Amino acid sequence: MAQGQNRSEHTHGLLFLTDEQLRKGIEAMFFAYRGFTADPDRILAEKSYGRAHHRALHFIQRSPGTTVNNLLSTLGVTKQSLNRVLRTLICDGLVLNEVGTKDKRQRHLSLTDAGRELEQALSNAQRDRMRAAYRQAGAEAVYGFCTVLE
Amino acid sequence: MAQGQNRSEHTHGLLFLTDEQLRKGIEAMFFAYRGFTADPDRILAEKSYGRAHHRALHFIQRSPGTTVNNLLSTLGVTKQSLNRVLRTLICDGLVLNEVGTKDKRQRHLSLTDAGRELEQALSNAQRDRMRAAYRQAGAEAVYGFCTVLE
DNA sequence: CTTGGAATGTCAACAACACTGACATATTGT
DNA sequence: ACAATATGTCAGTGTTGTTGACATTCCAAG
Repeated sequence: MAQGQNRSEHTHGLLFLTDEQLRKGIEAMFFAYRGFTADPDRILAEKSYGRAHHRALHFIQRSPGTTVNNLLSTLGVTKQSLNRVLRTLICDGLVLNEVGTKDKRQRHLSLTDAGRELEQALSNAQRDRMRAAYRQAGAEAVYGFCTVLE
Repeated sequence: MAQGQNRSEHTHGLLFLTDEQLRKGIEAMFFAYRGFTADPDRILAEKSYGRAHHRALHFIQRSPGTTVNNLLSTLGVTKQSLNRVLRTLICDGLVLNEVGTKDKRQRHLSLTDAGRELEQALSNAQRDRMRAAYRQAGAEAVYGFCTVLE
């Protein structure tokens, strides 16, 4: 695997991080996140939406019919915070809010055609960067890096 | 024919990203950033600081004596926004603000001992995660992934 | 020396998005 | 009948970003 590359020592499954490496990583993370969200942010700004709307659209797209509570625990925000975002998306006709058939307390969320369209546009805006990242680092590396940081 | 496209396609330097892969990447990025900032956020919250303070401390640590304008372009925020953060850090004795000797308009920023101490504590809080990411994905992958996303 | 412009700081107002706390409503399960 | 659950809403607060306007200080060119 890794012979003595740079200063990182994989030798015994141990790895020594110099202050320099650590801080470079922190910086990289900051710049990466900013760059990664820059493109969709521009699209969202035109519609006076924000990242919170993007996140909601994304996770509703990922699991259509999900409940509000599910979304809450996924996003890790308060219901008041989510509700504000969700309300505008529902009013604007991007998200459907349907009363549950089995449990009528629950509201099942899904994207409308317009919602899917916007979500797709936002994803596509990130596609180039993500593709470049995959090409540069490899899919496994991207996943490995990200899942570890979670 | 369609056989090799299940995973990423490195074959000709081209890479096809499925919608699934793309969206997984977007999610990973979201969770990664949140996880990555969670530990320092806890420390910052105790002192009623936020991420903006952390970023300022980090970049001042990185280049002591930097000017406000330098910091502004690095962070990519407005001077009003930075000023608010900087003021509290200076008042709290974490950052030194010295008038330039050559150009007295410029203010040169550096960390005090207390500033260095806090910055170190924040970095250390991220060290474990960053180390795990390095070990998992490799240093080149981390850098490659991040620099590309910038 | 005067003047223009650059660098910096400050005030005020505003928006996005997170938080807490309190409370209302409908529904479900015991 | 009653407690718990799922959701929604109102009101207030804090951090961090934004604009716009304006003052100050200083360098440099005319």
